[in-house]
Amino acid sequence: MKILLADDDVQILRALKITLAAYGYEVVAASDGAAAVRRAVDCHPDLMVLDLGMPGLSGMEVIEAVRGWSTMPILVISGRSDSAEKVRALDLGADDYVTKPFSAEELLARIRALKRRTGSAPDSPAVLFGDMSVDLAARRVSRISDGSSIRLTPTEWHLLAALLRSPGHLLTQAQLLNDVWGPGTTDSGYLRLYMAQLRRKLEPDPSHPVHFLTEHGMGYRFQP
Amino acid sequence: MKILLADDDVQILRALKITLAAYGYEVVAASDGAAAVRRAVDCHPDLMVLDLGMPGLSGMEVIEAVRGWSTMPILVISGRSDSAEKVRALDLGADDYVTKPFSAEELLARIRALKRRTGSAPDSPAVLFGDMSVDLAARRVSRISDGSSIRLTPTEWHLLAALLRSPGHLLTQAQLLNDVWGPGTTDSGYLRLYMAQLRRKLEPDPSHPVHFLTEHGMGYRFQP
DNA sequence: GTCCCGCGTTAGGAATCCGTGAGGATTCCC
DNA sequence: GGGAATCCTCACGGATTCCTAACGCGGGAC
Repeated sequence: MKILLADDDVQILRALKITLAAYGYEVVAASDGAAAVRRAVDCHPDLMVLDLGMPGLSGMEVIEAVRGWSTMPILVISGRSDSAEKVRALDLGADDYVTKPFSAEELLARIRALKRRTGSAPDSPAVLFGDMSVDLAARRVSRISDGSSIRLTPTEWHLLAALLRSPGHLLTQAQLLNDVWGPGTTDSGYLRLYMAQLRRKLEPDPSHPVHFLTEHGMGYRFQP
Repeated sequence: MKILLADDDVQILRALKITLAAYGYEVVAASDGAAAVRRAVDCHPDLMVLDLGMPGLSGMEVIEAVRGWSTMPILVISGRSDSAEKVRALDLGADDYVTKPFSAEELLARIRALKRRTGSAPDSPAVLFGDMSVDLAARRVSRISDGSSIRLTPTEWHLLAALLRSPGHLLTQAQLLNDVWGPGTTDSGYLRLYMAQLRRKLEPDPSHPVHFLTEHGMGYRFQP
């Protein structure tokens, strides 16, 4: 669990870093807005703790910038307790807002709450479509009607996970190749192959797919 | 969006109910812990706003009971601001903790934040015009009235994206050719062709376009 | 009013992309 | 060392998409 900690007050930064580290979190620190955004891009943290009162890029701008490409939970700390500031930060995409002074225990509890909420799939850990139930955490896919489980090879599983990660979204071949076979993969010969495998195992009628759709010339789309 | 509101203070209960209703939420009220749990089971609310200081079943017990079978977001309000109480509520499964006094705006903003985080569909921003809804992130265009999705070819999609990028602005043919077919393209034969395709698929009456307008001798304009 | 250029529309061939099958290479387990 | 499973390469038919060319129509300039 990696946490990005952004605060311009070096004392607070240091204290929080020690506290978080003591609870087993890996901490990446930033002391101004621009650095925070840069670290968010580079380090892919699982959560962000952000002080609003920073020089350079303001905290609000950091929220906006990060929300442009990430859905990671953002916990805001601020010295200001007026309602308008809270509303603005939350509506820009922050997940929680704590006013100073606050106790370390409270911060930790709020981090746990956010982690719990965003860690596993929100409503049910299983993704359902048609007669299929896919449990991403347990790496198990089973037929709902009779409970029989279906065997997937590692590559098939990676491809399925990549598709299920963005239901309804179109994924280009480049994106899928990147997710499944690693960056720099260009050949799309085997993508078609494994898509056919997935359909054979998961579609009610593999010759007329309804969940794993292909968009000619663009990519593939998973439709629950 | 249905909200279960649990508070023993009838004044606050009434005030919050009016406020939430004014913002379009459907409100189910309960004035003690046992009733709150019962209502949670019966009404299947999408979110719960819970006052900790209730007679009968305590707020903490309500959290525990509800968390036994539901993952609905729980927002706790409380008169007590001590850290231990917050930690306990959050660790029992609450998602947020607000101390009295608080403003209605803050509560609403926190509800929106929770809704956004737990909403099954992280609704990406869509461009709306006429009966059409274009989701740029998902690469999907669908009819609002019946939800049916419309198939676009890659070139059609690129052209649509180029037009939607500057709503209301005039785009010269040179600009569109640059965006869609790459720099250095000069022939305008196929631009007319694909514009006609777009209109056929997206305009209510393709022969009398209202959203994809032609400016004779200049270029094209997208009008939402 | 007439001419000319620009725009909308249609049709058809060329190029590209996708689905599928067979077969060889590699890895893993027994 | 043998066998099975998995992964990748290659080739082919079918479907979709892209582009070229040609024909009317209408608006604007003179």
